[in-house]
Amino acid sequence: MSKDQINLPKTAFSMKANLPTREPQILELWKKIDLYKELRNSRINKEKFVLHDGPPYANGNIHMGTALNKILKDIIVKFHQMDGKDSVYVPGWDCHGLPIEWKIEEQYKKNKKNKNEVPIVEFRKECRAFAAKWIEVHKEQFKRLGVVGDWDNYYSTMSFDAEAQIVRELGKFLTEGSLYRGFKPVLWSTVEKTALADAEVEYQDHKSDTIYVSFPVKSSNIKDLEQSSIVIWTTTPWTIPANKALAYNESLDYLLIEINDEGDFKNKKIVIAEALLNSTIKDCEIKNYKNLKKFKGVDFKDTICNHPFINLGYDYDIPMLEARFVTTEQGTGIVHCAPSHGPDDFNLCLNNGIKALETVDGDGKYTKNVSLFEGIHIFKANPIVIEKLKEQKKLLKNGELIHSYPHSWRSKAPLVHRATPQWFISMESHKLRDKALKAIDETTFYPSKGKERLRSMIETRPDWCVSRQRVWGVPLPIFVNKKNKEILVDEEVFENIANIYEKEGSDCWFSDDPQKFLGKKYKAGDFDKLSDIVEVWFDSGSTHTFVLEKRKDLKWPASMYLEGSDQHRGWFHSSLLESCGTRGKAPFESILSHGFVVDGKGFKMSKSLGNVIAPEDILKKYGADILRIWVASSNYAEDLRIDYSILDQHSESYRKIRNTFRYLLGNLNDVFEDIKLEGLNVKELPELEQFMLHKIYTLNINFKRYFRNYDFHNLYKELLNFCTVDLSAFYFDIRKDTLYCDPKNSEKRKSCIVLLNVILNSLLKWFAPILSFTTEEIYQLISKKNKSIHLEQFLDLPQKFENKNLNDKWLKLIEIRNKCNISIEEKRAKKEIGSSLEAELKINLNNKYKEIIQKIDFSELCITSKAQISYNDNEEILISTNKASGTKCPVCWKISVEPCSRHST
RNA sequence: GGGCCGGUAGCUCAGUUGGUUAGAGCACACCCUUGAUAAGGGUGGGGUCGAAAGUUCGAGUCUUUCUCGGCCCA
Repeated sequence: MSKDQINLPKTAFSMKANLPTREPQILELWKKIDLYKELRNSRINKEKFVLHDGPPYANGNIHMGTALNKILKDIIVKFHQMDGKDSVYVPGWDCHGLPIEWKIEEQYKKNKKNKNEVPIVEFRKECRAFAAKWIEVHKEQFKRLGVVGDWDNYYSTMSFDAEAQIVRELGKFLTEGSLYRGFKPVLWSTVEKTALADAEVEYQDHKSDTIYVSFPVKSSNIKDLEQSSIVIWTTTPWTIPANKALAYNESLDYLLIEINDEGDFKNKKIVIAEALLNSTIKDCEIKNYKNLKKFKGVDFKDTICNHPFINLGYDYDIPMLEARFVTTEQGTGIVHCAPSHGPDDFNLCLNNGIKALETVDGDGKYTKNVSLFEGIHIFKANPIVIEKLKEQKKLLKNGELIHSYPHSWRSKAPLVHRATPQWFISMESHKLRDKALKAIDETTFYPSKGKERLRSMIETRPDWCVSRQRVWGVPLPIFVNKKNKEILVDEEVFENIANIYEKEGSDCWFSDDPQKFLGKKYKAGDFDKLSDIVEVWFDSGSTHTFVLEKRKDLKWPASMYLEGSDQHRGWFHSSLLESCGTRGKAPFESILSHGFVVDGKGFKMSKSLGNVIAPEDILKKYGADILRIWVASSNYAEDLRIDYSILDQHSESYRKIRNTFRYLLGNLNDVFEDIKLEGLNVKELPELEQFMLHKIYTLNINFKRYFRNYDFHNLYKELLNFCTVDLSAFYFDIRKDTLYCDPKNSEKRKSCIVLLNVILNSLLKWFAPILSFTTEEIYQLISKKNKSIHLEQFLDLPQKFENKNLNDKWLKLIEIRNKCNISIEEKRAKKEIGSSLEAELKINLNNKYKEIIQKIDFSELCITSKAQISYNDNEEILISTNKASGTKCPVCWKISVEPCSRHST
């Protein structure tokens, strides 16, 4: 028997995907046809969907988190585009900030160059070049993932127009009066010589010196306290010279005890909290002591102490102040306060009229405000302080403690709190908090739990500190009057500065004559020009102004912001505040947040665990479409697990999908006909085809519902199940006989071909946003209608495809079919038959099935050679299988006693 | 340490307002096919729903505690 007589599938679409080499070729195609431009041209004057890109930091290769983020964005952008909207995507980068500064400094260190000797402008140029370099690297890496966007016209926070607009935005806050100067200790790195943003701090174990120090009481309302000492415990001995106060908790009980041990404290009286007596006498190795008196913390009121270094010139009063932050977790129940070196200390002292001084300079050395210690580095000061305390007989005990302590995320160096002047945006003065909370209410969150997360942060956050003492950023456009110390607020000046930046960038702030920025209205000599820069969250928080508002192809507010869930504290947060402060509304209509990429066991990826997977490795081994399947099939509302076994499985699913397409293409011989769905006469088709149309119709409804809710993992699952369950194992399997063995002009075969066309068309479009490369590969093979699958629109399926009654009927038929399969399998297990075509079925059904079984050929449904139906009154479904008798038709392989009705020659 | 979120078959996910024996696909095992063939079909095994206690006639679903993980904050 020659195979020429049957219609076997034939297609140029290979079974092997070979994505790692094929995908770059498709990228070339997209470049050649200028896909992004075509996409825009195809949707002129259509409703816009704007997913505003949260800018990644232009530094280092992309990682799984970035890949996930970009692919998810791309999937959503493509969905809306295929839904008929003008779905615009403009990628951007965040460029200013410490990590890049640090990279340049690292290079300096290698070349034995000193940052302080390099002019700021030159240093900033290097930072700028560094960021520009990484933007180009990122761009190629993102494109490789299949992400389509306006790569040629990306935005960056360091572009001149961005820097100019950031100044204008700050000007708005200054003009309004909500931007004010405060003074506070900030976490400072003496290695990088800069303050660190919260996000740049990491907590690690650190070994600190601990000391128990006595502060002699100078005067008190409790008479017994005179001649005694207050004992404190601290892990930062170097802050003792900056001590200005002691803090107690008025609700605690305190004890006055007398020490009777030999040594510096023999017969001395000290005060500690009762709850901490045991731990303190143990730590300080106090063997013999007497309890003299117990009193309430509230009685400390108006007590004044002396500094332990009173005899060394530290002859100022140390007041005791009440503070709720004093607890009995550790120490002595009395806390030493250095307002220049701790936020709690600072706030407490501020409320009691004690100012913070600059006690430590940027390098970490004591300033002239600290006598005895000037010029000494604080990290070398502990032994000296301890020595002086011993010498002054004020040290009960010193030791060491390993505890969690803030470190710089870059240099891993321990950080200190250091008081510096800072600039703040008030949350209250102009009702910024209220505006932001209202804006959150008006925003849709995917998943919905994001709303509560953002709200709780906004509800409790302090004023926004927008100044940083660094170099690589937009300079704060602030002049301070030398005489009255007032801030210059003049919109003309801000606009002048912005215009200058627009032309030449913000570098000139550090090099050019201040008069240039002030214009003719003011004399440069009357003002001090600030050298602080704007914190980077203000930069990225302003992207909506210089991207969404400024570009004609975009709209304000954005349809969506989409980032990792950490950005509730980051970009979502800063964008919301910036926008509410200047425009009274959120810059987004919706927020989609996704979880973090973790390994197969749910642990975060880290070098030390060795569980890091780089996108690059996945692209090389599997290809971008597999990675895109991983994104689509994972539930982004939670953390997303990935490892090679997970990717292997998605890879298997991909092959199933690919082979589904291959079956379609093979049986269509790569000739696709765009069936006019409205014109299709459904009732003329065989019932099986009608049933499949109904399935396609309902799947399309579900598809749209899932997509509108951004519920991709359920969407993907449904598509995959359609391919495996409904097509491969059912429709395709049944129709192989017709497709292969019926003449090409048979009505049944022609109907099936119509269906294959409709299915191919539907599947291509459903999958296009996810399998961007593979669907394009197929589209290029079969269609000349558009230059790319991505220029197509989702199909609008006519409601006449819907047929619930037929669906109910066929669900019953499938139930019978399943029972037939079990029966066939029994015979197969006994080795009586092999192929299902070797079987003939005897199907005995309850009479009630009579109606639906008419016209149904179960030998066709079950792919057997024969199926006899009989009916009874009692049983539901009874099946028996026998080996078919007769001879096998050489064409259709059906076994029959009579000659084959179709292929008898 | 605090706040928030999460833990359902080996994997990715469904499980409506608490209500029969907890589902799907993949993977796995066995069988068939060799006319989707480095494909395709069939059948089957597999879960004390993170753990414990409680509320209830009844808990994967509600409460508490614990545990593991993630994010944010200290």
